[in-house]
Amino acid sequence: MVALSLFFFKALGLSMQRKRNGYNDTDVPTLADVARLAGTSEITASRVVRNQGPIADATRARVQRAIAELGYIPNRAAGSLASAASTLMAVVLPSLSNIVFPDVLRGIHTAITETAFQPVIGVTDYDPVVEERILLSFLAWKPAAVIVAGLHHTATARRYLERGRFRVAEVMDIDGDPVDIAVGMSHHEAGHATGRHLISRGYRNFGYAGHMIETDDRASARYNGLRAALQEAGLSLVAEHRTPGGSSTKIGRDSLEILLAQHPELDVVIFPNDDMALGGIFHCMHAGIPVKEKLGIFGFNGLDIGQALPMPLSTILSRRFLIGRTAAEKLLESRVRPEDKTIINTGFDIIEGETA
Amino acid sequence: MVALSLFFFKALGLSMQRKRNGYNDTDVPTLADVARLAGTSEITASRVVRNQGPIADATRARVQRAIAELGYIPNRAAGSLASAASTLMAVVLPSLSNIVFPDVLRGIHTAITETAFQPVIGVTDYDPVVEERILLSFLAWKPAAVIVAGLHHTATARRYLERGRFRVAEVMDIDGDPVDIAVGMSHHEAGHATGRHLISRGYRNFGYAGHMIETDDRASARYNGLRAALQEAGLSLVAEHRTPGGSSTKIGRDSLEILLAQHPELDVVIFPNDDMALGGIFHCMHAGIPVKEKLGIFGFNGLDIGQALPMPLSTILSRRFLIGRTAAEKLLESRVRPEDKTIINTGFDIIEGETA
DNA sequence: AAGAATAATGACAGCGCTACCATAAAGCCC
DNA sequence: GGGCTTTATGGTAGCGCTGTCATTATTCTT
Repeated sequence: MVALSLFFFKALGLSMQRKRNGYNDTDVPTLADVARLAGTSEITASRVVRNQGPIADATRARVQRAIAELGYIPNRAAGSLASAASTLMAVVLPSLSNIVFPDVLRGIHTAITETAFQPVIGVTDYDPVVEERILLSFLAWKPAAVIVAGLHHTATARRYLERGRFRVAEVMDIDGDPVDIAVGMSHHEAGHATGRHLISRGYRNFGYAGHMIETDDRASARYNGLRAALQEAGLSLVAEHRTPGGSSTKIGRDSLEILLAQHPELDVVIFPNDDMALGGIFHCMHAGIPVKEKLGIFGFNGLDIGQALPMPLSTILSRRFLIGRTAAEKLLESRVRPEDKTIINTGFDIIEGETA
Repeated sequence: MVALSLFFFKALGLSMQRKRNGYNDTDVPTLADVARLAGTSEITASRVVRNQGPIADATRARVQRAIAELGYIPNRAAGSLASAASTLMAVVLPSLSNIVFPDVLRGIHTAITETAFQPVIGVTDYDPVVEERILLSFLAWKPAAVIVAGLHHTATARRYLERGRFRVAEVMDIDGDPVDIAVGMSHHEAGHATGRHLISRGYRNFGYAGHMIETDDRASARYNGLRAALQEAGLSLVAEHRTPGGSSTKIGRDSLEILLAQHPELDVVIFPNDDMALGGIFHCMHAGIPVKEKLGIFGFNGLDIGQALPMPLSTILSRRFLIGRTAAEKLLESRVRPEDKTIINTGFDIIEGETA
């Protein structure tokens, strides 16, 4: 139907106004084309498109018919330029390699799904310099809001975040001074709680099997919190092993094997996240080590897969979906940055599980 | 340093030209500001920014100094409007809930990291209507290229893809007629290969534990391929169980339990993906069923986690990273859509594993 | 040395849309 | 009924950038 109408429209010699300077020689319809077909001014058609201002029902219907007939798609570049603000929400995350950040993303989606906002996603691989680069390239599109992970950024990135005329949510972490809004949990506290929990369970010979991303600030904060808790109890880490690169189940498995080879006296090993802890459990299964009785295993995140294990993983639940949703909701509350900064603690839960 | 210079600049009364119509009352520097400070015309400054056309070294240096001093960020909305094309690459994927699509994304990133392109990511939750909506909202930004998953789209979406003046890559699947480029593998063949492999291993009583996303075309194609292979061997599926909703390890575990309760005679169960197959293995561990000897388990994707298990999962490796990288590379080869469609088969490998 | 090619720069218009202000018509108040 | 608000619509002037074409300086030919 649409195609047919378009055909007649052109066949009747009513073809859309040619673009003037020739380099846009397509027949992509513009708002002017819609207005002409609907018999209104451009600005009225624009109001219908944006559902803004008072429009007579009959006019609205005519414009909407014209839009459908032409297959008109608004040019957001033009709209953004004219109104000095876009409907984009820039989302800059460290990684998409495990479910954690996709969960945050789903939360964001949920919050903005009924609004005009569109998320634009960038991935930094935990590199602050990459974060800065991506951030600047996103700022070139004049986003209405920015969501970034964590409170640590390059000086330049921080400056742009502070000066920009957009809302900013820093998610996951609340240990620090946010630019505008911070939504997340204290990873130091989570590490501390891990330590206290395991001590109360009777574990004494603590090992840590981590990765070597120094820029994974939150894993570092949990590690420090854990050490603090041990120290308060007069204990300390007996051993730790760090594997270069990122985190994965395979690396967790290999790390635990190496760690135990050198330190068979360990009675519990903490991993920076569930993915690696799972690898630890797989190693124990393979090596015939009774998990919990002989060796406790503790993770972080509370992923579904850890809870689907024959023995549910002992870990800490981070509320990732809630963090994403809350951050986006807060950003939508007001277009202008308020005087006061907001810090929202979404907390965490210890999942006792059966592995520690 | 930058901030300091800016301060002096203003203190000396050289403050940037006020915006005329008042609604953009910020001091966000524009190309005109850069040009003024560098003592050139706007268009020359523009050429420096875009690294385009012949520029004298001295001029380039002056302009770059001005850019740094002002903290100038190009307004891509204006650039995109003026040149009728953006540097955006729209990426529309069904899900980010497992590592599969993030792997594709990493491949895309790898291919475009040295170019001016920026990916814009949308998630459809396997809903073609959502896909259409996201696609249209992305087209409003005049992307230079679009990457979508699969070859099935709503009629409207397909029409826009065909008519648009941008390159299109349809990834994951090659069983069908692409708009422009298809990069992926035949999921029907993968399912077929699964069936033949398991038959050759001596399995005869086949079960299938799946989910109920009818719109997961690729899982459906694998299912059909599997059934075809069984039929060719004079066999058929003894039983299948489908759980409503998406796929997860937990669901895989529950599905297998239900399936076995009703059909204890099964000697092998195929899952639509590794996540669910993992759940199947966890059920076996829990229920004390010897995997492979008593019950074969077969997945799809070849995720790391399945290979880190005490007994590596038998599955099919899909080349997700390669698919993403190849698709993006192909898109970069030419800005205009060629006459002929391209289909690139990235193939697959059977990972024999120890579970079937 | 005259002409041709190349390098370097700029003037100008316009991309498609929306903020601002103006206008006209209709309803409302006492 | 005269002023007032409210509803509905339009004219105009940009938003900040880049395509096109023109111009001038410089280098290269033969």
